[in-house]
Amino acid sequence: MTRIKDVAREAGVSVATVSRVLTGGPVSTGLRAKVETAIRATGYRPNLSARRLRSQHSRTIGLIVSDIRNPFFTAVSRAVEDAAYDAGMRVILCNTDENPEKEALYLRLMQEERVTGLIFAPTRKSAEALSQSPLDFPTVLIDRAGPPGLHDAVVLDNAAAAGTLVSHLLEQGYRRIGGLFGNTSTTGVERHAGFAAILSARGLAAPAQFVAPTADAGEAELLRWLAAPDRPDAVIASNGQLLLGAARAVRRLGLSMPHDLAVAGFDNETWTGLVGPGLTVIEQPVHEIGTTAMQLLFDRLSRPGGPARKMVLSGRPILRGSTGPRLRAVAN
Amino acid sequence: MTRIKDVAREAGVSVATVSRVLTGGPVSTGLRAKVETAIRATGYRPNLSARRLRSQHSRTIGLIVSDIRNPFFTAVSRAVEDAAYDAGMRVILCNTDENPEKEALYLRLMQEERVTGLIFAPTRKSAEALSQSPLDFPTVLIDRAGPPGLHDAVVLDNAAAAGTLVSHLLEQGYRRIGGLFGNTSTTGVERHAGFAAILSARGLAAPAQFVAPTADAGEAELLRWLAAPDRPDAVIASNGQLLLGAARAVRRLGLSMPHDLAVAGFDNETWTGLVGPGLTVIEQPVHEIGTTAMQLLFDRLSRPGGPARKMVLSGRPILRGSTGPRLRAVAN
DNA sequence: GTGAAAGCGCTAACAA
DNA sequence: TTGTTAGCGCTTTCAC
Repeated sequence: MTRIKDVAREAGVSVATVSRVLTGGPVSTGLRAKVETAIRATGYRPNLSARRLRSQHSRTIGLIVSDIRNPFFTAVSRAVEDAAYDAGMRVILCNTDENPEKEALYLRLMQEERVTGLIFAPTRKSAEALSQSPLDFPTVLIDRAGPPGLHDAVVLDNAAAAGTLVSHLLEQGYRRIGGLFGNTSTTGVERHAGFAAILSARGLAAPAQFVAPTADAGEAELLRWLAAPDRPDAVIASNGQLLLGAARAVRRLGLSMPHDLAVAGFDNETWTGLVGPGLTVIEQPVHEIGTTAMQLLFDRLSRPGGPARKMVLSGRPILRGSTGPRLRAVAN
Repeated sequence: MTRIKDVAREAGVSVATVSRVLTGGPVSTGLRAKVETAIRATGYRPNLSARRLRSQHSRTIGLIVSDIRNPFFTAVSRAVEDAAYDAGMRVILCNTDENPEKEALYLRLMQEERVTGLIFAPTRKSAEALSQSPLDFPTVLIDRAGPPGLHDAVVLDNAAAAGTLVSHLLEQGYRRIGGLFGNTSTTGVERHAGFAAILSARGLAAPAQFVAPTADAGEAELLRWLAAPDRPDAVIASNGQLLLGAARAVRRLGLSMPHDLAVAGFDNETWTGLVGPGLTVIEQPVHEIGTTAMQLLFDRLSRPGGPARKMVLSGRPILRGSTGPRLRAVAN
């Protein structure tokens, strides 16, 4: 592999001059041309490890999410990566599967990579741990809240969004509204709060189940619930995976939406418009979440001392047939 | 940031001994304990850039795909990342958006990172270019074929899979079977070949459209086609995006599957079982594609000289209602 | 504007 | 088994 020294010899200049050409330093036009010719002739490519070691900055962003296969994180990560590459930075992506041990492992990796900054969707457990041992690089939390005031963050207005769905269901005539919430992140807690607040303000019960945020868990829980005496006539699923599980349960039982069960949820995934009469969802601004997180990170890098900033973005309700008006029961 | 030198001083040993503890070299139990204590006391984390520079291997895998938001690549990349982290390697992910310029850019990045190996899903254009300028690290192509015999590869048996779908449709009574194929990768070409082969063997026409591999393009093309005089009574979509577009077109026109149009496609995405009567698809072994690619890469690293190997994996047909038997038309 | 030389933090060769 | 030391490839003083 050709090194900077080879290019220097080829061009008849010092390695310092080659380095200056590479990094955009002050070089006379004549020498610059010579060096560029030599670079092409030798097929030289700078060694980024050496460059990082010497220059003492990695130009690397860490991105830790629970599972890239979750379309929410897929979209966010794509936005983060685009913004990073545009800024000449690279991204290290890690999947924790909501497993605190993996989180700890990958946080250690971030230190070893000497990342410039980190974008992190912590579980509830590690969100607490974040206040114990501060990280030695700027960190922006996404999707999930951390200890208040400690880190920059980009989150959805979860309570408001959940409240919007509940209000809509109430307007449509539903009164026995159940909620399925994820039990691993603060997101579920916040969405539950908004859900319960609206219902209790109306003097209605707010039956809720906290389950693992997977389609299987959501499907199983809803199947159980629909067979129980306290069966709801409408259900809210607090994320895309649970919503998928709910849709599967509805299909398995051969129910029709919204007559047998109204369904609403979070995350406007590609398929939500195609299932049954279309699923009512809260669309999250996934791209903005990613770009905003990068923006907060860059801001923090340029002004290290400022106060922690929390960006709260609004979800957009997309009303579809799954929450159509409730029909008065024909018999009884 | 604490360096290896600080740990050595703290432990009262040389930096070499600390390095040996870190890399699992031969160290007496007593000193090892001392060093480990010192590491904990100082909170030392090795600098990976320095380690890579010195040891001359990056322990890094490059992964270049068209778009991580495509669920096929999402799943493959998750498998690749898991396998890589298990092997103590890290992954650099790049999205080309099927744009040859980005491909060239990221291939350059791979050189600069001195990646240990590359897993690459090339466009048709760059697949050709691969034979011109060989890369200086082992490369495994996935999903799409490259120049024969040059690189290891993991691909689907595309022609057979497409043939399976066509045969199934024929058995179900359909005779005017159209195909929607992506126009940027060799995958579309191969699937078309399997599609056309079966139909022409039966003496039937094999009307095909090659379009951009996006849901929008698929939807637009199918809407146009269904309004045309040569309207098909069954359609095959050659990837998940085109299938999504087809499902949208069907919904927009208010058609019922399979009566108005039978639909089959590739990629068993989460939603395909939930739309209409369920969509018949070829499920790709996404996880195996990722792990197999990593395996080929590791094999290649340990035996650099061997012949190029191409792993051809089979898709699994999942038959659902969208390709139910064709009913004789009531009128006419 | 240019070159010589130091040194980023680490591993590996060699010596003891 | 342990320590000393060279040097990976680059950027960045510091002189000129």
